[in-house]
Amino acid sequence: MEVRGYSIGKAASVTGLSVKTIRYYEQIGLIPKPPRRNTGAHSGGHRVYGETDVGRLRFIHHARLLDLSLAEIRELLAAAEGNGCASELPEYQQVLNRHLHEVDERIRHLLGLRATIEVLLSPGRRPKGEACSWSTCDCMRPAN
Amino acid sequence: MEVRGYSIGKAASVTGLSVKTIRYYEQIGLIPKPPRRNTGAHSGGHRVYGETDVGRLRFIHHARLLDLSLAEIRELLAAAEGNGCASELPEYQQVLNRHLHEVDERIRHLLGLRATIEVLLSPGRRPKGEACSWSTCDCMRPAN
DNA sequence: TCTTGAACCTCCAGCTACTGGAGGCTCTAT
DNA sequence: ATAGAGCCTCCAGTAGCTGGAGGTTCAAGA
Repeated sequence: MEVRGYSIGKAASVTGLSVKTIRYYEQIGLIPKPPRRNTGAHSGGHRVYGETDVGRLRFIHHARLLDLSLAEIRELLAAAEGNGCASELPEYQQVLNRHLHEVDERIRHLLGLRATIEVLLSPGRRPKGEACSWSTCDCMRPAN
Repeated sequence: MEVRGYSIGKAASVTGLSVKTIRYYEQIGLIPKPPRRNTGAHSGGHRVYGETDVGRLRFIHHARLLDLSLAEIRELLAAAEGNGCASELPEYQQVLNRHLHEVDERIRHLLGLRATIEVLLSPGRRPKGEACSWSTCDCMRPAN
């Protein structure tokens, strides 16, 4: 049973990604094409992943949970080429730093949105029974 | 100059939407097809929008700024059929209420993300110079 | 060995909400 | 008449997957 190698399903279950997603990552060239077990007549055989592949996939999943883009992840993986795993790279810290600011930006935006919606929901703004018409309505000014 | 009617460019500039976006909304059936000025030989003539159309477009823009989905907007526009503009409808309040919760959810998520990133950026987690390998690295556990 | 059924394979389409571009037509002003 | 701005249609691409059709392969039990 010590046959080193993960089927795509096994790789999926240990990394938290879905089988479909792993195949997609391969398709877009985010991860290298793994060897196949047995090349069939009409289509490829089953993919076989090694520990390195699984480590890479785990990192990708981790980074996706942090909401890094696949482009950012792609760069990190490239930077890690032959340098061990990506999560200890200074590039990773840089990306994370940049990302932190983006997240802050998004939070700020959503807080503004939230405030606007609350105003629109406040009792004073409730419908008065008499509908205004599309052509004259001025109740919706740009929110931002 | 009182020729009631907006070209698509005029409609775009008074509603805040782009020309492309207005055409897109028509294409997906979000707004009705407007009459054309002059049906040319090979293609349609220029679109002519009325006040009602512009009011509707203004509402759509407003709703998009609130980050309502086109599906939600579509329902609101349907509910407003023949009932004046959508922003005074009780349905609008409902959608807004629901949306407020979604926004809260997103904010919560982003705050969690933010905290995770900060931990990853904290001095104690900085790279130690010796890179770990893909196959053994356990530095990235799922963030959530 | 045969069979069954789960897991795998490829390829295609669709989702959201636009945006860019090619290539051509029309309107207005001079 | 002509220039150029603005309009037209159609196609493709963006991000990050996901679902499904239709067919193959693998491992385990009889």
